[in-house]
Amino acid sequence: MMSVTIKDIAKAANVSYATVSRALSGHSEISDKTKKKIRKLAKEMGYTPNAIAKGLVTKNTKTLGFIVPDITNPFFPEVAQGVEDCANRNGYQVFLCNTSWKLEKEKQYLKALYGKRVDGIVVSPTSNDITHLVEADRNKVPVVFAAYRPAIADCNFVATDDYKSAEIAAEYLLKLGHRKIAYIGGQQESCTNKYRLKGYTDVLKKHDISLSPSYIKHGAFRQQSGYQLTKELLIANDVPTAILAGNDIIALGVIQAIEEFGLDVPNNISVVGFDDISFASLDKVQLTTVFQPKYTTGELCVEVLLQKIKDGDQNPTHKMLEPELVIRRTCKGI
Amino acid sequence: MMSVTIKDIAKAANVSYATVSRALSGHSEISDKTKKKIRKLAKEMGYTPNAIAKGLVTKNTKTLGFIVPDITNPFFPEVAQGVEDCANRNGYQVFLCNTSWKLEKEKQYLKALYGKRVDGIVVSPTSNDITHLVEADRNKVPVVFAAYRPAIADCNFVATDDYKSAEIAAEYLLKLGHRKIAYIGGQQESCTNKYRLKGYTDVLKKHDISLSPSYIKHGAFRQQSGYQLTKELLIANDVPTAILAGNDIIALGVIQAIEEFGLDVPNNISVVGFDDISFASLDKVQLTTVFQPKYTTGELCVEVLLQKIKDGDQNPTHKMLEPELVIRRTCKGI
DNA sequence: TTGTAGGCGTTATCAT
DNA sequence: ATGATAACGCCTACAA
Repeated sequence: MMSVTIKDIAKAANVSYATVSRALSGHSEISDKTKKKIRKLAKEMGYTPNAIAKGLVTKNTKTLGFIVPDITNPFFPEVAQGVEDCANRNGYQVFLCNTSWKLEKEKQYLKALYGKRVDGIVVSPTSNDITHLVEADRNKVPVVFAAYRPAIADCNFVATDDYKSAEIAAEYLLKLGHRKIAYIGGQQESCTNKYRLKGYTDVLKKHDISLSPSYIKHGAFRQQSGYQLTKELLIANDVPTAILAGNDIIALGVIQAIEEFGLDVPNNISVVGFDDISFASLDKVQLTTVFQPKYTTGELCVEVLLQKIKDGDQNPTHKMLEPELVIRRTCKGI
Repeated sequence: MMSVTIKDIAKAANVSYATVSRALSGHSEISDKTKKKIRKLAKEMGYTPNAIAKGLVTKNTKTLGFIVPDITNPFFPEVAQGVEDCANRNGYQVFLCNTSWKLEKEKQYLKALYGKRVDGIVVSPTSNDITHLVEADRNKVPVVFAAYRPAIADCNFVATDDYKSAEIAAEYLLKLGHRKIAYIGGQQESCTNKYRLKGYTDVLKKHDISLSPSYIKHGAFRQQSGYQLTKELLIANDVPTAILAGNDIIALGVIQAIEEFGLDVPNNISVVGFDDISFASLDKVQLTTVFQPKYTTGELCVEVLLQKIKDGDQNPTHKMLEPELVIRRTCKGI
């Protein structure tokens, strides 16, 4: 499996390999005749340019990295789609890396991605510990956070306003007459979770509703976690009339638990999620949720990244997207 | 953003850069003292080895490519998870590429992946035109097909027996008393589809059931397609009592269409899918389907690939996995 | 144990 | 228009 190089072609064409390089790249001036001849030859010989050798000298690889915490949550594939499409449109490719919510893997991937000298990195961080990412952005390669709003200011990010999302959801539940609203979150430390939690608590406070600590539970952004925590919640004394789930897949677990418990959604308990993953709109599911522009998030991240790459601009770019309440059939007034 | 190289470290440590290389790689023998000193220095200076330079000389990049047709279908993320985990365990990383069912993109990615000199490629092909993939396998880089059984023999693949899967599903429906069974497939040309279709038709033939051509429809492996085709099917005169869907997401669309049409699943029409994606087991969905070992498929693909990479074995490896009927609540006897 | 030097496949800068 | 040749950052004989 010896691959053919520019030198092989040069030999076959009886020219210097510099000429071959020129013929193939098309940058420098070269006679049309030899250009055609060489290109034809290259094709015949099955030549594929060695991008890594090229990258070594040009210092750019035309590839981006996208680090996600959970490829299994439909939220991320949709963002990834946006990342990829936008990258492709601009002649870039993307390295999709999945951390399975493991910080260690995130660090490994970051290192590996930089080792491969990707031109930029989009990342939905796994935890709130983002020092390695910030450090990389400052010294090595442009980084933009996707669907995540870092606590520190001088980072690039494009995110949907999580605080506002939670406000909208909580206000909606309140308007429906609910007063006993529980919150089943994902990872407690996660930024997304913090903003959503705060949006929720602030709204309740504003309406003078006391927060029962037993109504706030944290686990992971996973269906299983939502299921488990809801079971615990229901077994305890005071059953809420509504549950705000940390995201849609948690919501799916929440609903599962409620129904297994013998209660009905929405007749006994209303449920609202976040994200609006495609399965939320299934006839069978019809989950009321707060939409997040996933595809757009991915696209914008890449746009920001390419901008940074192009002009080396170090000033942080922030893009806040608007959430949107999608009312379906998992909520009911009381 | 000038990155620090082995030479910078050499200068700082006042040694030759070969020494630094040795200290860092750990292969050659070197005094413990200088090794420690240099490693410490490297860390302090924020050195990240340039994998592309390294790859240029070592001829291997410790990275694999995984080309999928639709990252948005939960089937593929699950396979990807297996691919990734197995790759990681063995010190490899994976480049996940999404073609959105576009042959052109598949070709581009293949070229790009090879350009980056990945050590091997796992691919779930987008269409039945796999000549470019086969050619690559023969001349450039080991390729193994995932969840796909090529028509030609000398390719590597790991797949679930699609023919058998369809047999199982059709037999089940038959046992339930169904005689009017429609098939709503994905891309007609796709190999997967062909095997499933054949399994279905063979079983019906075996039981002397005549096949109405209007009962066989093809589109894409997408929810929307299943929805659309089912609408067409139901509008036509002779409504079937059961529908075999090309895969689970098609099945979801099928169910949606049936219910919108005012009919009930499973009381009026039974539905069975393929794959057993995670959402199929949702309480609200409870889709009867034929399970495919997705994660295992991914793992095995990588194992096969690594084997090929290690010993350069050119003999094709075939692995057939066993499907399994998962009975839930979308089928009913008549 | 350490240093020197050649080479990996390109691009780019000189000459010619 | 084309040919030498020096990088790019790293590895690895071969020497010392």
